[in-house]
Amino acid sequence: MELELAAARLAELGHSTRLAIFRILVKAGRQGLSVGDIQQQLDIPASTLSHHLARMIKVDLLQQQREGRTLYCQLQFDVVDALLGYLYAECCAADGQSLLAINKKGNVAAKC
Amino acid sequence: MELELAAARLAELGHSTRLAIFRILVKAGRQGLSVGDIQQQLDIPASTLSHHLARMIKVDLLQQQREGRTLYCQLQFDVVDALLGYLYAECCAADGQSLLAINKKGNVAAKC
DNA sequence: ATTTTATTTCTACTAATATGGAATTGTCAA
DNA sequence: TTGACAATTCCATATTAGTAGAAATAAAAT
Repeated sequence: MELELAAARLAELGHSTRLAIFRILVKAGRQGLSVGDIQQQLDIPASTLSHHLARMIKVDLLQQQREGRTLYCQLQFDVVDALLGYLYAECCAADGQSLLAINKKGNVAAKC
Repeated sequence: MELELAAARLAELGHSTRLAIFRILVKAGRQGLSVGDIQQQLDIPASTLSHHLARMIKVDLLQQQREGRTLYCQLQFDVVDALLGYLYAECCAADGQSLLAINKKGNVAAKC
């Protein structure tokens, strides 16, 4: 992933409402969640939510799939994966070795 | 790290100039780089760069240290670490197992 | 056909961000 | 103590983002 695209995607995650959406959709897994369910969990106006979803869709962080009159939102896990991979690749470049503790045994990443 | 803070930090990384700064400072490692050196690499006006640095400092992504008339910028690796850790923790929560390939052997994270 | 439900698009408004020239501050050297 | 250098702060301006009510669209149920 090139820098511009990574920045655009990070910017979308860089808003508390959208990061909350991200969080909810990670928990929901591959089948995703309906817009209505997300709205209920966040308790925000439908138009506001719709606006945020549209932004995330525009950078391919998530996709929607209609089933009857319900729209299901699913995270694009491969895109999220690529984004985190990009960040890691950058972080690992320090002096040829990682300056991050996250990859050492015993921490979060190791448990995934 | 709580959601609000994580979002604020992601938002700062979510700008191409600042992500470029981040990248340069990762490569520079712990000793960091002077503002002037960063400016030279990015080729942008000093005031614009200063503005972006100030924003990143505000959310503790980086710090500055004066040495004579030169200001050195250093990434706060522990903060970056915590931020990526937060994202990972969220991502790992899907159905109790990771939906990310990034932690499987053979990819970027594994090489760090 | 009409109503209900789910969600988006339209619209308007306000606030925040990004940019960069000019003036300023801090530090050293002559 | 004046001059040069490093970088910031001040300022104006242009653009983009965020919010949410109202109207519109889509699909199902009656």
